[in-house]
Amino acid sequence: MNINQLEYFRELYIKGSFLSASETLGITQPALSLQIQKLEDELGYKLLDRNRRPIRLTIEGERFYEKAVEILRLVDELKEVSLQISEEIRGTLKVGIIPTLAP
Amino acid sequence: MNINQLEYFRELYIKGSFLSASETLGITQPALSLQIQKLEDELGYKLLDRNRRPIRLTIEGERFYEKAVEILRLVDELKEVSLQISEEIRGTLKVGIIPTLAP
DNA sequence: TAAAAATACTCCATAGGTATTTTAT
DNA sequence: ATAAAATACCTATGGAGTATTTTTA
Repeated sequence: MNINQLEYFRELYIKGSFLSASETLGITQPALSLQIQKLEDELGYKLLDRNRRPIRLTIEGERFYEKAVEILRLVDELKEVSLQISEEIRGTLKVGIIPTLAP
Repeated sequence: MNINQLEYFRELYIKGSFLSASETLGITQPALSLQIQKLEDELGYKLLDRNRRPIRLTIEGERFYEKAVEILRLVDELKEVSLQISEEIRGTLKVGIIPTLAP
């Protein structure tokens, strides 16, 4: 299981179709299909009912989705914090350099 | 950034040394060193101060660690839930099969 | 100088792409 | 019949290993 797979699954949930989800994710439909399959294999159960179209989440898929979304929210937070930190560092670096240039 | 890297970083935090962390993680010291470097590269700042031994987290590293641990807690929860689900499914499968065997 | 971490390289696993087949409306 | 998902195959990136070279207490 990895963060990408969780993001893929979230997008698939939102769009309700492999094709349209793959487009917004910037990958191909087969790539998305494979990643979801690998995730299901690892979990040991199906996230989606593929016998109906449009695709529907299984009950297990719904339970999985709730948790996945929580994780992705935190991951997004972490990335946001990291961006702020790296900007702070750039800022202090600049401040630190200017005085040494004065003389 | 991926879940493995977060787990690696958490273990490194706990152990305070690349070598001992790599041992409990079941990977080699260079592999751990590389993954932490890649993580730092992606983040754009250093998680560790390597000029002192034993290794010390930077202030930024401390901030990152707090968030990382939260994420890993949720990921562990998700894995736990998934294990329960797959066991439930095995259970209901067994129950579903037994009656068909009766005749 | 003796430990721990970084670097250099090699190899293999896997994520993703294209082409094609299968399936559900 | 047609649109969407699955499968097959190929390629390239990256994660991990071994061997070796810096480091810093």
